[in-house]
Amino acid sequence: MIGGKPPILDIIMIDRLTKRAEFLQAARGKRAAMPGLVLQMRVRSPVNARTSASQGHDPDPCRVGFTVTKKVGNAVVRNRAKRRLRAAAEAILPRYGLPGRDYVVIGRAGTLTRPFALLLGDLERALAKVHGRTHLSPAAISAPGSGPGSGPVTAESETHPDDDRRKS
RNA sequence: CCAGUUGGCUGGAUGGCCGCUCCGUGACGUGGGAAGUGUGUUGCGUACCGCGAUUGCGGGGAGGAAAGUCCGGGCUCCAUGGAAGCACGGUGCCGGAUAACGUCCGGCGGGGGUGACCCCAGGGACAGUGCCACAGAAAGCAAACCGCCUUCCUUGGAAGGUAAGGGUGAAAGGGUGCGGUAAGAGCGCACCGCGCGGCUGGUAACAGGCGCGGCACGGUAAACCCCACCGGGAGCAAGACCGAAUAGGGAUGGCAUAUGGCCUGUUUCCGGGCUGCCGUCCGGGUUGGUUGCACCAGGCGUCUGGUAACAGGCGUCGCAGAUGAAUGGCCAUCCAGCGCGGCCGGUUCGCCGGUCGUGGGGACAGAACCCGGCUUACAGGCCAUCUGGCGCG
RNA sequence: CGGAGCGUAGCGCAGCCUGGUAGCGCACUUGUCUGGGGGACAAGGGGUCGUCGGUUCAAAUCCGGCCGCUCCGA
Repeated sequence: MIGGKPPILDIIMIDRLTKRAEFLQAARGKRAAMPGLVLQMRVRSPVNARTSASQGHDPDPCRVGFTVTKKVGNAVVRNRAKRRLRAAAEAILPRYGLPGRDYVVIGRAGTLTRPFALLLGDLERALAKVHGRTHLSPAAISAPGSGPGSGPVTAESETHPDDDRRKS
């Protein structure tokens, strides 16, 4: 069905959440709280996925949004917290995110003061928690599932999860 | 050298890895497509014009307050015959600057400071009304509680005079001195204050003499108010355009017509409620998208006019455009500055400077249509200016 | 973005317009009534009036500037 793709689909397409309704729907899903952040996740239904990707290249992307409330601080503090969370998500989600999911990362007071390495660890463990099982490779999770875009993922990538991601 | 005053500038630097957005330009893909070309026809397709979760290169990318939203404008829509008035709101010494302002500049007056300098909503209280608690005898066309003085009379009181003294109060109806008096008093005089008139200087606010008055005219207008001037309302979420699904409106064509159709009380009986169906077109319109949207009261340099705010001439530059909201994330080194400890030097014994080690580490803060201001926040650093004090020559 | 309002005792509110004394209810403390509790009654304590300036003789009140909160419209 999606034959014209690049041969190795190792990177998951990542979209951004932009609508308030999408954030509200994600808030009803699973959540995991860590010292540096709070993660919410919602599994989109296939009907929504098909309509949202009408023009699209990837019919079922992984999407992420960021929220920092006014309680954390003023505008400078909130924006910096969002940038750190965005940088962390760009580092983690291509490896551990799942297609067809909406993630919302919520900043809290510790987001700014926490060392970046620990923040990455927080996001990793939060993803494992909302995925509901001990951490597996993304190929091993998405292959038996109904993920249409990641079907022909090579099975040998699970043994070396941190090899070169961008083999272009 | 120390302590201050005023004005202005600045708001960490360099490098590495990984990113975001906009503009330009090429490649690639894709759509249209002059010319050209093929053909019986559909076509192929250069220049060119679009589009892009693709990609290369080049360039731009937060602030002095971007903040608070307290004023003033531009711009947009709505309302509106003109003018004046009323109501409401705002402003309030004088002159100037400005598109305008509650802003700025220069003066004046008052207050503070040894001084440089700073602060002031700073019109009108004989247009009117109101208020001035408590205390106090008395608080608003003044007034006699104590006291002082005179007279009368039985040691104590009565009548009268008196605002110098006591006491109350935020404020007691000019102040100080001399004279004067029974004691006193603007009762008289000098100076100061106040009021009125006129003169001189100044565009004016106002200032300085002069003459007269003989003290009456307290405060409060950020109390009502009076006077002068200004103000139509809303705001880029303004406004314009495109516009899917669903629901509803209008026009029109066809079909169906009631013993019908749909919903409902679980079904029947028996009841209740609602009602034409399909197609086409039109207009409104929510999520959303495009636009408005970045070249203008513009920055910098210089000259001229002006005390200045500012204005004019010439030259030069192009300077953010995001929209769950970009302008960054991580790391290393360095430089200012800070704390602690050691050493050296100076000292007005408060401290200051230099150097070494170590710790920790960048202030306030993020454009949202755009400008001019105000206000508020801010680690520090730099430059200039003037004042006061001390020391030396 | 625009508009409106609020901040007073531990809590909920008056007082502000018209400036001089900060009050009400619940709660708290003490006492009495009761064998005790509850309850009633009586007495009492407790407030930088959000904050910083200004006007005034005098400010919770009037006028500005900040801080915090709530509501409304699109």
